[in-house]
Amino acid sequence: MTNLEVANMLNQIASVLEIKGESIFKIRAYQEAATRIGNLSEPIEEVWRRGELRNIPGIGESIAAKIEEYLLTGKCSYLEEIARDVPAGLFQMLEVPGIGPKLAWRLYQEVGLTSVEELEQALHEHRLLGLRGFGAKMEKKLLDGIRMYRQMSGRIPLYMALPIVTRIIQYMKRNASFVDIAPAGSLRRGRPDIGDCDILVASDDPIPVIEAFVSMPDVQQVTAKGDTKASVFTGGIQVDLRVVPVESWGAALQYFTGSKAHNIKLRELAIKKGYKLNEYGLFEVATDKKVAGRSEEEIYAALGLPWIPPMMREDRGEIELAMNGELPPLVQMEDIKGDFHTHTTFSDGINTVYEMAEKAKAMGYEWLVISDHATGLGVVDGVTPERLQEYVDAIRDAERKVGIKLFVGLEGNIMADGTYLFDDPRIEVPIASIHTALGQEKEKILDRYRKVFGEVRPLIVGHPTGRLLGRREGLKVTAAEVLQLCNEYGVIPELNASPERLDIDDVGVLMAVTQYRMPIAIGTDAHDTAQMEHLYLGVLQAQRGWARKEDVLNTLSADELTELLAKRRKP
DNA sequence: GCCGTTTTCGGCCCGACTGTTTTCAGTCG
Repeated sequence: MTNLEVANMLNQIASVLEIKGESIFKIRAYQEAATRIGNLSEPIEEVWRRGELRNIPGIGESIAAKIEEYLLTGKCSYLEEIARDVPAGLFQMLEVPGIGPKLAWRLYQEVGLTSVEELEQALHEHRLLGLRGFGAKMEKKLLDGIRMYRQMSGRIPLYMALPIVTRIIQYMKRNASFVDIAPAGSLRRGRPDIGDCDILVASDDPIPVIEAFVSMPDVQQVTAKGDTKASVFTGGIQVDLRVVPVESWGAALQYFTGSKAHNIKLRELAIKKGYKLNEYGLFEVATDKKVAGRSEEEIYAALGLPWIPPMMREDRGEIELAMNGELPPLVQMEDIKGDFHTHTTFSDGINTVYEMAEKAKAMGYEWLVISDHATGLGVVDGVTPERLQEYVDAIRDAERKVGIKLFVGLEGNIMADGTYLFDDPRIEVPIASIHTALGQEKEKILDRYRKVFGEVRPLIVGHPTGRLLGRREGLKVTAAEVLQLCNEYGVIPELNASPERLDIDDVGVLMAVTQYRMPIAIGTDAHDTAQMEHLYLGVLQAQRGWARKEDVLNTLSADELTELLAKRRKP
């Protein structure tokens, strides 16, 4: 049972309780527990086996018992009982913007609606008009909401959201006047997937700014428009814009960056210290006097904390760490000296070894690992043992010509039966990856990893969980399970920085560096020179997992990496 | 349901926007 499954179970309880109008605090308790478990840096089963469930903040007697039952039996009788009289379609209705738990429950109780489709039909037939608090505007709002619900279909990847927001910011700079503008929200925190985009503007004259925003071309729908904030639907995504007074810029940036859980913790801390924190500043409760607000640093400092990097603001214990003065100095893009995973024309890459080396040099790297696919992958014409010397020679040749250290890597295939294609003493950086038989059962997959880790001792395991963001769930293994094997056999997990993978994820990184104290290797898996620039996505995820410079092997100099590889090859 | 450098009971983050039930509840982030 994975942490995510347990967290989902608790979130489901929260949703049912919400629909039934239970106490908001009870609901929040379940949500809080779910968040904590989703962010846990070790498998929840381990914690449970040690009898330490109750040590997790937010988990008390009742929730601990439900987790234990779920781990033992795979179900939760409490959830089954309370969900019995709630049609499954109501949870879908909650996804429609404008429909919350109260309305969903009323629509079911008073009209008998049990799905988004039934709701749509009822709206078209104007059957809801007589209901208390239900006018023509509400009808339109919900029909719009259903259209958006169909278009949204989940979250979009960070690298796709970035250009949308950049374009909007450029448009705003040309068409409105203000003091400052910046992205906030999950975008600023570097989340790999974005639900909606938050943009913050500093101005003491908000109305024209809001007007410019809602009248942008490409706006499909204005979902909210007030004096200081507005929301629009554009490019298949919701974009929220908030205008704040210049003197509140820091407080607003902090508030609008989130995460929600981080902000709640921060406001609780403020209350304990006799303050009130909102998007306008930090205020002394007794006098209502503003004590901070111009910059984020000012606010954190007034609360007795160092500034916390946005990538860490997920309520994974970073506030406690900051209170103790133990915030880790996060790895930075400037620390990166090379890329562990690149492909060339020797397999399915677009550019030659020489061109990739030139790109690495242009990016200011000291070294680059060329790691083409080995043979054994049906769809790709990989490097064969017969061609290996030609491959090595080409790499050495480019190394001389470009004047940058190149390492000979090879991305070998872990076949369906756990054989490995292929290793050779000339390969300095063997990367073992699963590309085929992805649908195997968990134990089978783990056996394949175990066999190759034990027999071949690859340096790195490539894209360990096989996930493709928004497209494919991945292998039936969790990062936690692969990391456990990595720890056992001394294999380094890759943080694959390809925008569609980001595998291992941020929680996996957190687990690797805080629990196992093992380093990670960032590889872009670039199939052309442009994709090598995705390395920053890997650094963002590493930062989200609290990785320091010394946790990331990409920060080694060419000499240090050479030394590490030499040690490794000794018997 | 959880939790306690004020509390084992009584709190639990904060504000904007919307529609409509003219004083506020529901939704959202």
